[in-house]
Amino acid sequence: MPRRRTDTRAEIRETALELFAKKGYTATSLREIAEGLGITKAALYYHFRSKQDLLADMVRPMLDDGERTVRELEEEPDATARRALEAFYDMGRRHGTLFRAVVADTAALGDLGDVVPRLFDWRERLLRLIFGSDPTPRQRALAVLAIGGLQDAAIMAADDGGGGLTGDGGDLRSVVVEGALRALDLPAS
Amino acid sequence: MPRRRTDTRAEIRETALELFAKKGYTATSLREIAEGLGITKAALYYHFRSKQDLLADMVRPMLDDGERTVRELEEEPDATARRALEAFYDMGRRHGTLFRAVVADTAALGDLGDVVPRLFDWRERLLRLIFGSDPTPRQRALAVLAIGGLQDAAIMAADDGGGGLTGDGGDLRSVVVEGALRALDLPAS
DNA sequence: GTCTATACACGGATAGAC
DNA sequence: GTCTATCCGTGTATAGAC
Repeated sequence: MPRRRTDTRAEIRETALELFAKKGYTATSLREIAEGLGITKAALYYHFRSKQDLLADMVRPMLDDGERTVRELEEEPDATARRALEAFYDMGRRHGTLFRAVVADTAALGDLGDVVPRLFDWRERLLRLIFGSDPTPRQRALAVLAIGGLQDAAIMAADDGGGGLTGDGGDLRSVVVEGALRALDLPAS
Repeated sequence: MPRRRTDTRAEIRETALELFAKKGYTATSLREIAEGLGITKAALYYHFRSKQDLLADMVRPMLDDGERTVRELEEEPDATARRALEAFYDMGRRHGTLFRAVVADTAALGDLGDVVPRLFDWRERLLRLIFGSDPTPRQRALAVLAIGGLQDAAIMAADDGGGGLTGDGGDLRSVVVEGALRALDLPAS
């Protein structure tokens, strides 16, 4: 019965994610991950060819999701800036824990090849979606402010479960998306 | 003449900063730093008790600067929100390279004790300076957006030398500070 | 197909010679 | 103030048990 096969891989990813989020990628040893699962370090090497490979495998869904999100926005003919910012925020929230771990150890991700370029690419394409194909330098600067801030807000929201920050009636997402729109000097559309 | 003593320490810090900024803190080995200076790994351990100690020493000026900046703002009786955001942005720019290295490897800084709490403390005190002693959840969320974005903008500006982004006449600082003020729903005061 | 045993190179760190 | 020698932990890799 090959049932347990993918199971183990998933369990490894889970345990690894917890540890990566808590202590960062580089600071987490394979021995720790293995011990958390009751197997040995070397067993991990059956499932993943390297530590980086494990990370890449964990990051892939997020990368695919982001790619899909941006592409869908581009194909939507009358996508508003608000829609774009909301989609970006939601994407950040969906992968909150991983996103945090990733941002907390950008250096390690440099080795991983295309992750950081990919993040920059999304930013660039969001920028074009919002401001058209030839944004002014001022618009570029505001986009850094807005998208960077939104990313922070999404991570923080994911961390704290989504409650807390806005109180009972408040909707954190719209508060923060509208803030970003104001920063970009755009109407709340 | 004990002239060369502090000199070597400074040279180590310089070389280390370059490498940390380029490859991140954890990814940089002491051997690399030593080789860049023509000495051995062990020699470093005469000047710094540990790798963390080296990092702490490099980070201290930034920490002191930030602490001083926030305290001065608090003592200024009629400090505007704009002043506060400008001061924060300038602080980020002054320590651009280090700031980047620090943010790129937050995980490593967790071990370093009070750096991350300190950053949060600044955020909190800026928040109180801008919105008074009892900010609403909405204001908290917007502050995360604005301050996080401003931090990104400052890092990016420091990276790229300050030119580029705004073109000839534009002043990146005021563009981005005014964007943050709008995000916070405050007049450009 | 799944895991253990084992070896190796490299990283941080220390002790002691010069 | 710097070096050599050495220690232990960690990522990596392979051979082989079941």
